[in-house]
Amino acid sequence: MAEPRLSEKQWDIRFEEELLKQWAQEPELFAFDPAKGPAYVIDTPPPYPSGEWHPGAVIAYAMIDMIARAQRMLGRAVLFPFGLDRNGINIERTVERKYRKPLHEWDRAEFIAKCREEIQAIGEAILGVAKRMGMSAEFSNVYTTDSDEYRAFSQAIFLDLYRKGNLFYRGDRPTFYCVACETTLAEADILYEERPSKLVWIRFPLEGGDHVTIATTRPELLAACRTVIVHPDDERWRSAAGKKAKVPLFGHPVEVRAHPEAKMDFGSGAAMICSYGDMVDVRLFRELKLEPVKAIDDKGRMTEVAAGYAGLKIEDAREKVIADLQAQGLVEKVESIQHMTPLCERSRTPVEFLSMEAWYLKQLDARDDVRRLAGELEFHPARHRQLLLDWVNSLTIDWPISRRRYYHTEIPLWYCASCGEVLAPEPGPYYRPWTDAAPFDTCPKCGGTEFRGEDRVFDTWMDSSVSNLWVTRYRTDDAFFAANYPTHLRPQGREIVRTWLYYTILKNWLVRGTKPFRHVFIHGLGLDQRGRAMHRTTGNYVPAEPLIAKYGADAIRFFGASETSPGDDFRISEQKIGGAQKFLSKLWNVARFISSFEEPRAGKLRATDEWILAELNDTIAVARGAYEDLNFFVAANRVREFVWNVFAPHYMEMAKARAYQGDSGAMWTLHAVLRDVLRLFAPIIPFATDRIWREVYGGSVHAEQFPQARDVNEEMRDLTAKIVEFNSRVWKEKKERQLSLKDPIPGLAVPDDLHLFEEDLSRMHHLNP
RNA sequence: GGGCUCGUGGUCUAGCGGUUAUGACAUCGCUCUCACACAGCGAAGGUCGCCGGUUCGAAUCCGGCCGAGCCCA
Repeated sequence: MAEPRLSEKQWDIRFEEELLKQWAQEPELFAFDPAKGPAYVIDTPPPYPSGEWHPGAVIAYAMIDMIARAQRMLGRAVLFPFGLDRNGINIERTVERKYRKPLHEWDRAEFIAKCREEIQAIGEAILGVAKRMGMSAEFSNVYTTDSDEYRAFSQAIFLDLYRKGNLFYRGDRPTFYCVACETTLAEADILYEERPSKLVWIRFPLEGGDHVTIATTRPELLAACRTVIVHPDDERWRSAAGKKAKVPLFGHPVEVRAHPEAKMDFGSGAAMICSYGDMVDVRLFRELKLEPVKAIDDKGRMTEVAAGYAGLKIEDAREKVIADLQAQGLVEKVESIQHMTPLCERSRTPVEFLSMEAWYLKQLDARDDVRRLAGELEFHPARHRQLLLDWVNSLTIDWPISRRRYYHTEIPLWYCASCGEVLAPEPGPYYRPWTDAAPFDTCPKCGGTEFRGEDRVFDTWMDSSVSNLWVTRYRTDDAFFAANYPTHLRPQGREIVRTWLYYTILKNWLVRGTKPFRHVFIHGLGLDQRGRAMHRTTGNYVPAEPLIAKYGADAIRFFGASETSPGDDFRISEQKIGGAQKFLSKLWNVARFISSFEEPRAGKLRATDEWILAELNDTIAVARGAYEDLNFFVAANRVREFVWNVFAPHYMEMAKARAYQGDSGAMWTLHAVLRDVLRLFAPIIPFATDRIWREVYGGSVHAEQFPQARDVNEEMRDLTAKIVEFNSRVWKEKKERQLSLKDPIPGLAVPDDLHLFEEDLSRMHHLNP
C-alpha cells in the first residue's frame, strides 16, 4: 500500500476552475471530429440573452451537455453547436428603456446600432455561465441569429419558399396595438390594471317594436357594432334573440344572438360586439364570421366609418357619443365601474385591437403533415408528443410572420411603386429593404422603375425555426447536410413546444418535405422550492450564479440529473444541491482509497471480485441503456446506487484486507470498478470524474468510451441480497452488543450459502480471532 | 373560462390489480471502525390528492372533484 494518489481529503470546487483552464488547452477532447464515429448533430437551443440566466435554464443546458457527453462516450462524433438568439423585442425594449425613447422616435439605423451594442455585453455574460457549467459545446464558433450570415440564411429560406408560390399572403387581422407608441404589441408587452370606467346602458330598438339594452364601456365603437349577444339562459332577453336591432346614431341593423359568451351578471346581460373593443370581440368576429370595419386608426383617432365623429380622439368621441345618445333619450343609465383594462406596459395607454395588414404563412394547410411528422419523431419522454399534437389541433388561423419592429430579420421584399407588384430578390445576400437600393431595374409586370422596400421584419420564430438547417449547414455544405439531415437531436423546454418545435417542424416540412430531426428531448421547467414558477416579480427568484459559485457546477449538474424526473418540472432546492456536494466527496474518497493501491496488469480473481464485477456488469448495462434513451436520471441513480449501497459498504470492506496485503485480484478489481464508475458518471459530473481520472490514471476521462460488460459469471448477482443481509446483521449485532467493529462475535459464522466468500467475510468482520 | 400534463412520508422517487408500499435526501438518536463525521449504524415519518365505482381484493382500472404547472383565451 502506498500514499493515495489523491492527496486532498475531499472534493473542492476550486478544482473546477483548474479543470476549465485545462480543458481550454485541450480543445480536441470535445471538438467535432467525423473520424471519431457516426456523426450526432445537436440542434442546441440558442439562448435569448436577457440579463442573467434563470437557474432552471442553467440546469436545462447542463442536461443537454450530459446528452452531448454521453453520445461521445457511446462512440459518436458529436457536433454540439452553441448560438445566441439575439433578435427580438427584448433587446429593443432594453434600449428603449435605457434611453427613454420609444422605437418609432429613433432613427432606424441608430437604433439598430444601439441594440447591437447592448446585446453584445449581455450575450457575453451568458457564454460565461455556459462555460462555467462545463458545457462542452463548440464555443469557438458561436453563431448569433442577428449576424448578417444568419439573417441572410433566414431570408434565403423565406425567398426559396416564396418562389414556390402560394405559401404566403397578406391579410388583415386584429392585433394588440398601442396608439401612443404606434406599434403592435405582443401579449408579453401588456399588463392589466383595475381602472375606473363608465358602463353605459344603451337602448337598441328592435324590429317590430320593443328594444334590447346593451351595456358597454366603449360606446364610441357603435359604428363598428356588428351583432348583439345575450345569454341563451337569460329570461330578460329571450324574446329579443333572433331579432334584428337598429344601432343608435348609425342606424345599421344587427342581429341579436343567443351566445354563451354573454355574461348574465354583468351590466344588462346584453353586449354589443364591435371591431374591436376587446378580446371577446376579436374571438366572436372570428367565430361568427362577421365582417370587421376599422373605426379607429393607428394614431388613435376615429375613422370615416365613425361618420360625424371622424377625426376625434377615442376619449373625445366617447364623450360626444354619450352626449348625443342622451339627447335622443337612448341612454338608460351610466354606471361608474372598476374595469380590468389591458394597458401598454410602456406608455400605460389602454390597448386597442386594430386590424393591421400583415404577411401570413399558410400553416393550416400543413396540419395533417405536421401531425404525421410528429408521429415520426422519437420523443423523450414519449408522452410529450401530445403537447405538440394538442397545439396543432388547436390552431385556427394562419401564422402572421410580419412585425413592425427594427431589431429583427428584415422581410426581403420590394413593391413596385406604380403597380404594387411584390418583388422577391434572389436568395443569398442579406437584404435590408428599408435602406438598401432595390435589386431590380424594372418591374416585370408594368415596367415601372420605382420601388418601395418592405419596412417590416419577421417574427423571430421565422429565424429560430431554421436553426437545425443552419447547424446542419443547409445551402453551404451539401455533403455535410446530406449526411446529417434530419438533425439527430432537438433538445428543448416544454414551454416552447408550441413555438420553436412546432414552427421548426412546419418550416422543415415546407423546405425539405421531411421531419427536421430524429429525436426530441423535452425537459421541464425549474420551479421554486414550493413548486411555483420562479419570477422576479413573485419574489421567489434565486439567481444561478451565486449557486454555482457556492456549490460548483458538478453539484448542480448532479442535482439536475438525479433529482429531476425526465420531462417533468423540477423544484430547485438549494439544500438538495448542497446534498449533491456530499455525493462528490463520497466519490472522491472512494477513489482516494483505491488510489492508494497499485493497479496490477492482471489479477487472480476471487469469488468476491467476480461477484462485484457481475453487479458492475448489470450497472453498466442499465446505465448505457439509459444514456441511449437520453435518461440520465436512471443513469445517475443506478450508478450512485451501485457505488453507495453495494460497492463501497460491502465490496470495499470485504476486499480491503486482501488489498492491504497486495492481493492482485482485489487491487485489479478495485481499479476496474473505479475506472468504469468514473466513465459512467463522466457525462453528469465532468469535473470530479476528470480530476480523479487525471490524478489516478493520467489523461482525461473525457477521451474515454463507456465501459462494456465483462465476461463474468452473472449468476453471482443472485448472492448480492444475501451478502448485504449478512453484513448488515453483523454490524447491527455488534452495535447492539456495544462491540467494536474489530471485536469478534463468538458463535457467529458465515452461512453456508455464502461459503464462497467465507475467507473475505471472516476477515472483514474478524469472526475468527 | 378552455385544453393538456402531473399529483406516492418535508423533498425526489420505485411500484402500475394481491408486497408488512421501494430507495434516496432532509430530520432525530448513537458511534471518530486505519477512504470518507461531506462517514457508519439505527429510529421516527405515508389512510399512495379527495370522493365514488369496478373487483373476493386498488397506490395500481374507471368516473367526478380538488391542487399544481404549461399553453390558449
